[in-house]
Amino acid sequence: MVYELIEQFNPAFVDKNLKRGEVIYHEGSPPDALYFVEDGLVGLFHVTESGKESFLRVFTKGDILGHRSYFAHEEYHASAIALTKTRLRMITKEKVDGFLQENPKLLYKLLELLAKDLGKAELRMASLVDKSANARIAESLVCLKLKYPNQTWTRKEIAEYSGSTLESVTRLMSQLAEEGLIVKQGRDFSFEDHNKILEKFEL
Amino acid sequence: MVYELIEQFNPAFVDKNLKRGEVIYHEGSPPDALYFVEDGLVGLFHVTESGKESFLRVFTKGDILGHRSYFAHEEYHASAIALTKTRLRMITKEKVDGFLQENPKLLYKLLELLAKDLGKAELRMASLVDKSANARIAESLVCLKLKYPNQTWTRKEIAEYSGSTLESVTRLMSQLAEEGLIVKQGRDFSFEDHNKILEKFEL
DNA sequence: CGTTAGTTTGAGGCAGATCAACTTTGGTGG
DNA sequence: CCACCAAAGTTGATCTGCCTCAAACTAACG
Repeated sequence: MVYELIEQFNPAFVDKNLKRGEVIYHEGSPPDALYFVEDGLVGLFHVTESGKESFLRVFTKGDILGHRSYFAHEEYHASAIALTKTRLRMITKEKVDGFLQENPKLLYKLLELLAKDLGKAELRMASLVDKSANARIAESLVCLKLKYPNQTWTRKEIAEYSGSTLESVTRLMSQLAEEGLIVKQGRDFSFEDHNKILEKFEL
Repeated sequence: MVYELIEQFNPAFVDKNLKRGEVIYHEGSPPDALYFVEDGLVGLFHVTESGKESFLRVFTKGDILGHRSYFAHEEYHASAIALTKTRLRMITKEKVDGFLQENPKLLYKLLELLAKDLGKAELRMASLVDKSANARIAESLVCLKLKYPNQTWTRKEIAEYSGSTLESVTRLMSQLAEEGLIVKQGRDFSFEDHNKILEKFEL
């Protein structure tokens, strides 16, 4: 985990406590700091000109955020928003520079992170063209729930993650519930065998 | 340019000459080396299970390729294929490790590269959901031709770059030609004012 | 409990993918 | 240099996935 590599240095962290919906940084603003998730869940969202939101990435305990813009020397291309009550540690840009120099191991870890995320993003891009909306929704349902079982994802979040719409998510979930592949529990849902769901769409 | 940073080290490069269509590395195989484009053009293509191709990235003179898989410790997620007669230099994995250690400047450059490409990929992903096929095609037409004016892009390549189909590309190009926004010249095309094309789709 | 954010279901429409048949281009080898 | 032909491009017709709009319902939190 990246965080462990940084923690050793015990740099001047600033703690931040956020509740669901609070913004960590805004799309379009210049990167000021790096953030580490101590606890909770953070989502990265891009809003297009026409107002459509894309749910790009999820960050959880131990993850770093803000690093992409930092290393690209670009403004944030998306907003980071707390998905639950979240505890963060922040370290300012200036202070980062110093100890990055002396920690090549960390640089390699960050390279690995960005390289993996680039791979994921490009494969997701390909699947947007290739797979049906329902297949992508099913995949997102399984992926989000398996990785973050405690989170009650909204239909909107699932839609934005899968590149579809809220209504299509609802429709598919109703169908899957009818077929017994998922169980709806209030706004939340669960499943026993995620493979059955994936098989249905040849995933 | 990354290449300049590596060249100083004058490591044991192996030269490779390729003609259009030749494969540099295959999707799915483990990364064996890093490559540098001395001259020519290289495309990175991913093929989905169902057989659909995505045109992910273009590499030109001075660019590095193979680095994503190398740093992610993953198999290649796409195939690199020469788009023109191309001259490459290759350096094996083992030899890379050594001089990366002694060149932190290079690490930063590679971080910047991957960070920028990740940003691009995620914005492209968002635009696949948001924009119409014609808007994406128009954008690709302009982008590919402005950056690589000497290349005669096939309709198929433009389609795979924009996440559309060969037929839709043809149709849009015919329409744009009729409106005088582009000029078709054999299989190639050109334009005087790319802004007019983009404006047409509110880009 | 009231209010708001989130969810469900239906009906309708169209962008653009797919399939098919035909034409053109430009490289190459005789 | 020209004829040939495979690869690339064009155009039309069809069909459907899923987005959009609308309206009514329900969970969950203060």
